Amino acid sequence: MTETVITRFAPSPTGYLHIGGARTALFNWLFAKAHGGKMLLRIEDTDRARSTDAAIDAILDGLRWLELDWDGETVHQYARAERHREVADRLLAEGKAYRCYATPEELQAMREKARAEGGAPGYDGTWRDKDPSEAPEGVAPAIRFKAPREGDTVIEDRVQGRVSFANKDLDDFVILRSDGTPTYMLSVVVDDHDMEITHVIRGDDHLTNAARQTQLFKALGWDTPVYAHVPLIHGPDGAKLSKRHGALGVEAYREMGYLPVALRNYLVRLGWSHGDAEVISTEEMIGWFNLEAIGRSAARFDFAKLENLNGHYLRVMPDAEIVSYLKALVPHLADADDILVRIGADGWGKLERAMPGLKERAKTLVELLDSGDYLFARRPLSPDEKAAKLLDDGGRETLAELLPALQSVEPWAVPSLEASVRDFADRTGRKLGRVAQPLRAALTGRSTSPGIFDVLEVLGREEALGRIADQAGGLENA
RNA sequence: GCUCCCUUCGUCUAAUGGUUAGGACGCCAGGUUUUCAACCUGGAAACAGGGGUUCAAUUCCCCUAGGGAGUGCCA
Repeated sequence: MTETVITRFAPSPTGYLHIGGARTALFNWLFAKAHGGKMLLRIEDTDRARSTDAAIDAILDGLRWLELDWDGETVHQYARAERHREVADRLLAEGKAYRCYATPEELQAMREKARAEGGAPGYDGTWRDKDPSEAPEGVAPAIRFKAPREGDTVIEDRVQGRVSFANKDLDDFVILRSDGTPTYMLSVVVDDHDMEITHVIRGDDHLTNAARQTQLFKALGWDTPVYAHVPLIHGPDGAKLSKRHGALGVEAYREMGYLPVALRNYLVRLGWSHGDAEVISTEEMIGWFNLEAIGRSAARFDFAKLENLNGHYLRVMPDAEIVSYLKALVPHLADADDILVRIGADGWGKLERAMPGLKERAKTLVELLDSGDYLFARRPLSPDEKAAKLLDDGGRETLAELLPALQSVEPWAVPSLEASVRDFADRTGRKLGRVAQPLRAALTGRSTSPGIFDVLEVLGREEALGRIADQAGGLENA
């Protein structure tokens, strides 16, 4: 029997797609791909008050940016409320659920009492066995699931192992609110069943829920999916990193200039490993991914490692592809308009030509944009502090001497440019660095840049000679 | 409070009942070098603590400490 694997990513649209959610999506995606199955997407919007369309857009946008595609139509859980109510009614009819008329105040008091006494669950089951005739007038009841009180509920989790909960510690949870809307607990079970989900891979903050959901599955006579609860991701300081604690959304990582492929690689190694493999291509990930190799302890987010990986992927990525990522990124930056104006119509081409030298040095796309900025500078350049010092410390004189030699270089290409500059340094008894640095300052306005001969070539004869002349000032005739 | 989960270098992790406990990022030193990166070489750096079990525990069991999650008519 070959069972098709169907996973799902089921975010609640109360905020952006945070990094933990992104990893959960990645794991679900990888697992589905690894087994030739499908990953479905379900928006868990049963909380009408907190769900927003903006959040849904942000989540879909984040997934697309991460290049994680899903199968079929996106399921909006709230649209299935009627079906959920139907199941609740069935439970009610079968005596597996009951109407609860407790007021919020009473519930609050129960919780306090339970906590004070220790051990007992939240809801005390007051209405579990009361006769319907005792129902107060004009009060709309909530429907609670009649949870088993004896025995244990066991979850055979593929990551956490066998986890057992005593049923006496799990209370009768609400499945239908007093306004008739289904709660998450009911909806997930019904939807996972109806969508034929075979594997539920999610954060381990859902581990206790898995016990409650298992009880529901049993009551309904349905098979439970395979569960895999992955540990959460913490911030660099060990603090929590979740929707409730101000974590960054994936769009923040995009804006910081990270590549989707790098983020995926970083994320997959957070909690999962394949021997000593660190740089893992998407194909390899799909081939190697398994639930067994997911660790059980929480991981901290480390920007330094992400940066390193990002730098790696930048270095091996074809220049044109990097440029297309840059084009896609710029609109998302705060100063998008300024940047676009500065780059201009012919700027992207210049960037691509300069890319071999630029990408070697950059860790992020944002850095790339900054280090390539010299390409778009207008003459005369205003050198930064370090560059100005290079020019002031004899740099201008050197450039004035060098200028004539460069003017006669033919063709204007790296080999002949390099030969000319090296020859000049030899002739005048200067170390190459003493010539290259002032040249760098004049051409880029900075003390660091790609290889100086590349810079000369990419800038073109006219622009390069102009920039040098600008700094040499009137000295060439002195 | 109660329930459940976790604990190997600073960080992510590998491995094993007997190893010099491995790799990666970061860090330090050196090399290369036109700057900065990249790259190469070397280095410092970990089995939370205490009890057991065993000829032998980082590895198996228990306890403690620390961390996390849940404990809603949120998801």
